Amino acid sequence: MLGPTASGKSELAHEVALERNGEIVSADAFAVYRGLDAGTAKPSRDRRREVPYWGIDVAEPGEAYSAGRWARDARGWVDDIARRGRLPILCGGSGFYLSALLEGLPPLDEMDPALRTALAAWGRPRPEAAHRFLEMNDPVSASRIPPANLRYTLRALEILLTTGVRPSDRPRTGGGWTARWRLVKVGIRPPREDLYARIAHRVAWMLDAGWASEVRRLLEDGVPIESQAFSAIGYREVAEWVCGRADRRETEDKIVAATRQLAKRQRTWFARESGVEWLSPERALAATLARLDEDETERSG
RNA sequence: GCCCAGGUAGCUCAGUCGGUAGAGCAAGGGACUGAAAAUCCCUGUGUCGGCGGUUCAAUUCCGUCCCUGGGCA
Repeated sequence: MLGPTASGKSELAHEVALERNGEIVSADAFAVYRGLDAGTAKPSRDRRREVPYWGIDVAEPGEAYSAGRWARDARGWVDDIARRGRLPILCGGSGFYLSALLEGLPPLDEMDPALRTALAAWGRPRPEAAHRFLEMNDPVSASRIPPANLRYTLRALEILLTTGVRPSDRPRTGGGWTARWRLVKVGIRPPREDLYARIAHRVAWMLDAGWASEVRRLLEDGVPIESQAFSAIGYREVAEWVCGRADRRETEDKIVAATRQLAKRQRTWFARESGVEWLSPERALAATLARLDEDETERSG
Protein backbone atom coordinates (compact mmCIF):
# COMPACT_ATOMS: atom_id res chain seq x y z
CA MET A 1 0.00 0.00 0.00
CA LEU A 2 1.48 3.24 -1.08
CA GLY A 3 0.55 6.86 -1.49
CA PRO A 4 1.47 10.32 -0.30
CA THR A 5 1.76 11.23 3.34
CA ALA A 6 -1.57 11.75 5.13
CA SER A 7 -3.48 9.95 2.38
CA GLY A 8 -4.96 7.44 4.80
CA LYS A 9 -2.89 4.42 3.74
CA SER A 10 -2.01 3.51 7.33
CA GLU A 11 -5.69 3.34 8.28
CA LEU A 12 -6.37 1.22 5.22
CA ALA A 13 -3.52 -1.15 6.03
CA HIS A 14 -4.76 -1.53 9.59
CA GLU A 15 -8.33 -2.27 8.48
CA VAL A 16 -7.16 -4.79 5.93
CA ALA A 17 -4.93 -6.45 8.51
CA LEU A 18 -7.89 -6.82 10.87
CA GLU A 19 -10.12 -8.18 8.11
CA ARG A 20 -7.66 -10.61 6.58
CA ASN A 21 -5.42 -11.79 9.39
CA GLY A 22 -2.55 -9.58 8.35
CA GLU A 23 0.62 -8.10 9.79
CA ILE A 24 2.01 -4.76 8.67
CA VAL A 25 5.52 -3.98 7.50
CA SER A 26 6.05 -0.25 7.63
CA ALA A 27 7.91 1.19 4.62
CA ASP A 28 8.75 4.45 6.28
CA ALA A 29 12.27 5.84 6.48
CA PHE A 30 11.70 7.63 9.77
CA ALA A 31 9.31 5.38 11.68
CA VAL A 32 12.33 3.07 12.01
CA TYR A 33 13.73 5.40 14.66
CA ARG A 34 12.97 4.84 18.32
CA GLY A 35 11.83 8.06 19.97
CA LEU A 36 10.38 9.62 16.82
CA ASP A 37 6.69 9.10 17.54
CA ALA A 38 4.37 12.09 17.31
CA GLY A 39 6.35 13.56 14.42
CA THR A 40 6.20 10.39 12.35
CA ALA A 41 2.55 9.57 13.11
CA LYS A 42 3.41 6.08 14.27
CA PRO A 43 0.55 3.71 15.03
CA SER A 44 -0.67 4.01 18.61
CA ARG A 45 -0.12 1.43 21.35
CA ASP A 46 -3.69 0.25 20.92
CA ARG A 47 -3.27 -0.30 17.23
CA ARG A 48 -0.04 -2.16 17.74
CA ARG A 49 -1.83 -4.39 20.20
CA GLU A 50 -4.49 -5.17 17.58
CA VAL A 51 -2.10 -5.83 14.71
CA PRO A 52 1.62 -6.72 14.73
CA TYR A 53 3.76 -3.99 13.13
CA TRP A 54 7.25 -4.46 11.74
CA GLY A 55 9.86 -1.90 10.78
CA ILE A 56 9.01 0.44 13.62
CA ASP A 57 11.52 1.36 16.36
CA VAL A 58 14.27 -0.78 14.86
CA ALA A 59 17.05 1.84 15.04
CA GLU A 60 18.38 4.30 17.60
CA PRO A 61 17.71 7.96 16.79
CA GLY A 62 21.43 8.75 16.57
CA GLU A 63 22.03 5.86 14.19
CA ALA A 64 22.20 5.95 10.40
CA TYR A 65 19.68 3.72 8.67
CA SER A 66 19.43 3.06 4.94
CA ALA A 67 17.22 1.82 2.14
CA GLY A 68 19.44 -1.21 1.64
CA ARG A 69 19.27 -2.19 5.26
CA TRP A 70 15.51 -1.76 5.28
CA ALA A 71 15.08 -3.85 2.14
CA ARG A 72 17.10 -6.65 3.73
CA ASP A 73 15.17 -6.41 7.00
CA ALA A 74 11.82 -6.18 5.22
CA ARG A 75 12.43 -9.39 3.27
CA GLY A 76 13.02 -11.13 6.56
CA TRP A 77 9.85 -9.75 8.10
CA VAL A 78 7.69 -10.58 5.10
CA ASP A 79 9.09 -14.11 4.82
CA ASP A 80 8.50 -14.66 8.50
CA ILE A 81 4.92 -13.37 8.44
CA ALA A 82 4.07 -15.64 5.51
CA ARG A 83 5.75 -18.62 7.13
CA ARG A 84 3.39 -18.19 10.05
CA GLY A 85 0.45 -18.27 7.67
CA ARG A 86 -0.51 -14.64 7.92
CA LEU A 87 -0.89 -11.94 5.29
CA PRO A 88 2.11 -9.61 4.89
CA ILE A 89 1.03 -6.02 4.22
CA LEU A 90 3.70 -3.55 3.14
CA CYS A 91 2.59 -0.01 3.75
CA GLY A 92 4.48 3.21 3.43
CA GLY A 93 5.34 6.35 1.55
CA SER A 94 9.10 5.97 1.18
CA GLY A 95 9.31 5.24 -2.53
CA PHE A 96 13.02 4.62 -2.57
CA TYR A 97 12.70 2.06 0.21
CA LEU A 98 9.94 0.24 -1.65
CA SER A 99 11.97 0.20 -4.85
CA ALA A 100 15.00 -1.12 -2.96
CA LEU A 101 12.81 -3.99 -1.82
CA LEU A 102 10.85 -4.69 -5.00
CA GLU A 103 13.46 -3.92 -7.67
CA GLY A 104 16.52 -4.55 -5.55
CA LEU A 105 19.79 -2.63 -5.30
CA PRO A 106 23.27 -3.50 -6.51
CA PRO A 107 25.10 -5.66 -3.98
CA LEU A 108 27.14 -3.66 -1.51
CA ASP A 109 28.58 -3.98 1.95
CA GLU A 110 27.51 -1.50 4.59
CA MET A 111 28.73 1.96 3.81
CA ASP A 112 31.82 3.23 5.55
CA PRO A 113 30.96 6.29 7.67
CA ALA A 114 34.61 7.38 7.84
CA LEU A 115 34.88 7.45 4.05
CA ARG A 116 31.64 9.36 3.78
CA THR A 117 32.83 11.94 6.31
CA ALA A 118 36.15 12.33 4.54
CA LEU A 119 34.50 12.73 1.13
CA ALA A 120 32.09 15.32 2.50
CA ALA A 121 34.93 17.28 4.08
CA TRP A 122 36.79 17.25 0.78
CA GLY A 123 33.84 17.92 -1.50
CA ARG A 124 31.86 20.55 0.37
CA PRO A 125 34.28 23.41 -0.34
CA ARG A 126 34.71 22.38 -3.98
CA PRO A 127 31.53 20.82 -5.39
CA GLU A 128 32.58 21.50 -9.02
CA ALA A 129 35.89 19.71 -8.49
CA ALA A 130 34.06 16.73 -7.00
CA HIS A 131 31.81 16.55 -10.03
CA ARG A 132 34.77 16.86 -12.41
CA PHE A 133 36.53 14.06 -10.57
CA LEU A 134 33.44 11.89 -11.01
CA GLU A 135 33.28 12.85 -14.67
CA MET A 136 36.84 11.59 -15.20
CA ASN A 137 36.09 8.28 -13.54
CA ASP A 138 32.48 7.65 -14.51
CA PRO A 139 31.25 9.98 -17.24
CA VAL A 140 27.89 8.22 -17.45
CA SER A 141 27.08 8.83 -13.80
CA ALA A 142 28.41 12.38 -14.02
CA SER A 143 26.10 13.14 -16.93
CA ARG A 144 23.11 11.93 -14.93
CA ILE A 145 23.96 13.94 -11.83
CA PRO A 146 23.68 17.74 -11.91
CA PRO A 147 26.93 19.35 -10.66
CA ALA A 148 24.99 21.14 -7.93
CA ASN A 149 23.81 17.85 -6.48
CA LEU A 150 26.82 17.34 -4.27
CA ARG A 151 25.17 14.56 -2.30
CA TYR A 152 24.62 12.37 -5.37
CA THR A 153 28.10 13.22 -6.65
CA LEU A 154 29.76 12.18 -3.40
CA ARG A 155 27.65 9.07 -3.14
CA ALA A 156 28.76 7.99 -6.63
CA LEU A 157 32.39 8.55 -5.65
CA GLU A 158 31.80 6.61 -2.45
CA ILE A 159 30.57 3.61 -4.45
CA LEU A 160 33.49 3.91 -6.83
CA LEU A 161 36.04 4.01 -4.02
CA THR A 162 34.55 1.17 -1.97
CA THR A 163 33.74 -1.24 -4.81
CA GLY A 164 36.17 -0.17 -7.53
CA VAL A 165 33.27 -0.39 -9.98
CA ARG A 166 31.67 2.53 -11.77
CA PRO A 167 28.22 3.17 -10.26
CA SER A 168 26.72 3.28 -13.76
CA ASP A 169 27.99 -0.28 -14.38
CA ARG A 170 26.35 -1.78 -11.32
CA PRO A 171 23.11 -3.61 -12.14
CA ARG A 172 20.32 -3.88 -9.61
CA THR A 173 19.97 -7.27 -8.03
CA GLY A 174 17.56 -8.73 -5.56
CA GLY A 175 14.42 -7.95 -7.49
CA GLY A 176 13.89 -11.67 -7.99
CA TRP A 177 12.59 -11.90 -4.48
CA THR A 178 9.22 -10.53 -5.62
CA ALA A 179 8.74 -13.42 -8.06
CA ARG A 180 7.91 -15.63 -5.09
CA TRP A 181 4.89 -13.53 -4.23
CA ARG A 182 1.51 -12.65 -5.57
CA LEU A 183 1.88 -8.91 -5.36
CA VAL A 184 -1.15 -6.66 -5.04
CA LYS A 185 -0.19 -2.99 -5.36
CA VAL A 186 -2.76 -0.57 -4.08
CA GLY A 187 -2.30 3.19 -4.04
CA ILE A 188 -4.40 5.84 -2.36
CA ARG A 189 -4.68 9.15 -4.10
CA PRO A 190 -7.03 11.69 -2.54
CA PRO A 191 -7.87 14.85 -4.50
CA ARG A 192 -5.24 17.51 -3.93
CA GLU A 193 -7.46 19.88 -1.92
CA ASP A 194 -8.54 17.04 0.38
CA LEU A 195 -4.96 15.93 0.90
CA TYR A 196 -3.82 19.46 1.71
CA ALA A 197 -6.63 19.82 4.23
CA ARG A 198 -5.66 16.50 5.81
CA ILE A 199 -2.02 17.60 6.01
CA ALA A 200 -2.94 20.87 7.72
CA HIS A 201 -5.10 19.09 10.28
CA ARG A 202 -2.55 16.40 10.88
CA VAL A 203 0.33 18.80 11.48
CA ALA A 204 -1.75 20.80 13.97
CA TRP A 205 -2.73 17.58 15.67
CA MET A 206 0.87 16.33 15.84
CA LEU A 207 2.00 19.57 17.44
CA ASP A 208 -0.81 19.24 19.98
CA ALA A 209 0.07 15.60 20.58
CA GLY A 210 3.40 16.26 22.23
CA TRP A 211 5.81 16.73 19.34
CA ALA A 212 7.61 19.50 21.25
CA SER A 213 8.27 17.39 24.34
CA GLU A 214 9.39 14.55 22.07
CA VAL A 215 12.01 16.81 20.47
CA ARG A 216 13.07 18.12 23.86
CA ARG A 217 13.63 14.55 25.03
CA LEU A 218 15.70 13.66 21.95
CA LEU A 219 17.90 16.71 22.49
CA GLU A 220 18.29 15.96 26.20
CA ASP A 221 19.27 12.40 25.32
CA GLY A 222 22.10 13.85 23.28
CA VAL A 223 20.81 13.05 19.80
CA PRO A 224 22.77 15.44 17.56
CA ILE A 225 20.65 17.92 15.62
CA GLU A 226 22.65 16.98 12.48
CA SER A 227 21.73 13.30 12.77
CA GLN A 228 19.72 11.57 10.10
CA ALA A 229 16.68 11.21 12.35
CA PHE A 230 16.51 15.00 12.70
CA SER A 231 16.26 15.39 8.94
CA ALA A 232 12.68 14.14 9.14
CA ILE A 233 10.23 16.89 8.27
CA GLY A 234 9.43 19.13 11.20
CA TYR A 235 12.03 17.98 13.70
CA ARG A 236 14.48 20.84 13.18
CA GLU A 237 11.58 23.29 12.93
CA VAL A 238 10.15 22.05 16.23
CA ALA A 239 13.64 22.25 17.76
CA GLU A 240 13.77 25.94 16.82
CA TRP A 241 10.42 26.44 18.49
CA VAL A 242 11.47 24.49 21.60
CA CYS A 243 14.59 26.67 21.87
CA GLY A 244 12.48 29.82 21.64
CA ARG A 245 13.77 30.91 18.24
CA ALA A 246 10.40 30.54 16.52
CA ASP A 247 6.76 30.63 17.54
CA ARG A 248 4.16 27.94 17.18
CA ARG A 249 2.43 29.66 14.28
CA GLU A 250 5.47 29.93 11.98
CA THR A 251 6.62 26.46 13.00
CA GLU A 252 3.30 25.00 11.98
CA ASP A 253 3.25 26.91 8.68
CA LYS A 254 6.73 25.73 7.74
CA ILE A 255 5.94 22.12 8.52
CA VAL A 256 2.71 22.20 6.54
CA ALA A 257 4.56 23.61 3.52
CA ALA A 258 7.35 21.03 3.79
CA THR A 259 4.82 18.23 4.11
CA ARG A 260 2.95 19.36 0.99
CA GLN A 261 6.25 19.41 -0.88
CA LEU A 262 6.91 15.89 0.30
CA ALA A 263 3.47 14.81 -0.90
CA LYS A 264 4.28 16.30 -4.29
CA ARG A 265 7.57 14.37 -4.53
CA GLN A 266 5.80 11.20 -3.49
CA ARG A 267 3.18 11.72 -6.20
CA THR A 268 5.96 12.13 -8.76
CA TRP A 269 7.78 9.03 -7.54
CA PHE A 270 4.71 6.79 -7.44
CA ALA A 271 3.44 8.04 -10.80
CA ARG A 272 5.90 5.74 -12.57
CA GLU A 273 5.39 2.80 -10.23
CA SER A 274 3.98 0.05 -12.40
CA GLY A 275 0.91 -2.06 -11.74
CA VAL A 276 -0.60 0.11 -9.06
CA GLU A 277 -4.37 0.16 -8.68
CA TRP A 278 -5.14 3.72 -7.65
CA LEU A 279 -8.10 4.09 -5.33
CA SER A 280 -9.99 6.96 -3.79
CA PRO A 281 -10.02 6.87 0.01
CA GLU A 282 -13.75 6.06 0.23
CA ARG A 283 -13.70 2.85 -1.76
CA ALA A 284 -10.13 1.81 -0.88
CA LEU A 285 -11.02 -0.78 1.75
CA ALA A 286 -13.73 -2.55 -0.22
CA ALA A 287 -11.67 -2.53 -3.41
CA THR A 288 -8.57 -3.83 -1.66
CA LEU A 289 -10.44 -6.68 0.01
CA ALA A 290 -12.02 -7.55 -3.33
CA ARG A 291 -8.60 -7.69 -4.97
CA LEU A 292 -7.26 -9.93 -2.23
CA ASP A 293 -10.23 -12.30 -2.49
CA GLU A 294 -9.93 -12.41 -6.26
CA ASP A 295 -6.30 -13.50 -5.93
CA GLU A 296 -7.34 -16.02 -3.31
CA THR A 297 -9.82 -17.55 -5.77
CA GLU A 298 -7.21 -17.71 -8.52
CA ARG A 299 -4.84 -19.48 -6.22
CA SER A 300 -7.30 -22.18 -5.12
CA GLY A 301 -8.74 -22.52 -8.62
C1' G B 1 -1.72 68.52 13.26
C1' C B 2 3.66 68.52 11.88
C1' C B 3 8.33 65.81 10.54
C1' C B 4 10.66 61.36 8.81
C1' A B 5 10.67 56.28 6.44
C1' G B 6 7.95 53.10 3.52
C1' G B 7 3.77 51.23 -0.10
C1' U B 8 6.94 46.76 -6.34
C1' A B 9 5.08 38.84 -7.38
C1' G B 10 0.99 35.00 -2.58
C1' C B 11 5.13 36.70 1.45
C1' U B 12 9.98 39.38 2.60
C1' C B 13 12.48 42.72 -0.14
C1' A B 14 16.07 44.51 -4.34
C1' G B 15 15.94 47.67 -8.64
C1' U B 16 15.01 51.00 -12.78
C1' C B 17 20.65 58.16 -13.28
C1' G B 18 12.88 57.99 -17.47
C1' G B 19 12.51 53.02 -22.45
C1' U B 20 6.45 48.73 -18.47
C1' A B 21 11.03 44.92 -13.71
C1' G B 22 14.18 40.41 -10.28
C1' A B 23 16.06 37.61 -5.92
C1' G B 24 14.87 34.40 -1.77
C1' C B 25 10.71 31.89 0.10
C1' A B 26 5.82 30.04 -1.26
C1' A B 27 3.33 27.72 -5.73
C1' G B 28 3.46 24.27 -10.19
C1' G B 29 6.26 20.36 -12.95
C1' G B 30 10.42 16.76 -12.91
C1' A B 31 14.75 13.51 -11.43
C1' C B 32 16.08 9.65 -8.02
C1' U B 33 21.38 2.76 -7.60
C1' G B 34 22.01 2.08 0.78
C1' A B 35 21.23 9.98 3.91
C1' A B 36 15.19 9.53 0.44
C1' A B 37 10.39 12.98 5.18
C1' A B 38 16.98 13.46 2.11
C1' U B 39 19.26 15.84 -2.18
C1' C B 40 18.85 18.24 -6.79
C1' C B 41 16.82 20.30 -11.69
C1' C B 42 13.11 23.23 -14.52
C1' U B 43 8.88 27.02 -14.75
C1' G B 44 5.31 31.17 -14.19
C1' U B 45 3.57 34.93 -11.52
C1' G B 46 3.01 41.79 -11.51
C1' U B 47 -2.75 47.74 -13.03
C1' C B 48 5.48 48.74 -9.50
C1' G B 49 -0.78 52.34 -3.65
C1' G B 50 -4.85 55.97 -6.29
C1' C B 51 -5.50 60.32 -9.30
C1' G B 52 -3.40 64.34 -11.97
C1' G B 53 1.06 66.90 -14.28
C1' U B 54 5.82 67.17 -17.18
C1' U B 55 7.62 63.99 -21.34
C1' C B 56 7.79 60.87 -27.71
C1' A B 57 7.76 57.62 -23.31
C1' A B 58 6.51 57.63 -15.99
C1' U B 59 6.89 52.10 -11.79
C1' U B 60 11.08 55.81 -11.90
C1' C B 61 10.64 63.05 -11.93
C1' C B 62 6.78 66.79 -9.84
C1' G B 63 1.99 67.68 -7.28
C1' U B 64 -1.87 65.72 -4.52
C1' C B 65 -4.67 62.12 -1.95
C1' C B 66 -4.95 57.36 0.62
C1' C B 67 -2.60 53.47 3.65
C1' U B 68 1.37 51.47 7.13
C1' G B 69 5.41 52.17 10.68
C1' G B 70 8.39 55.58 13.71
C1' G B 71 9.23 60.45 15.95
C1' C B 72 7.49 65.41 17.63
C1' A B 73 3.46 67.87 19.57
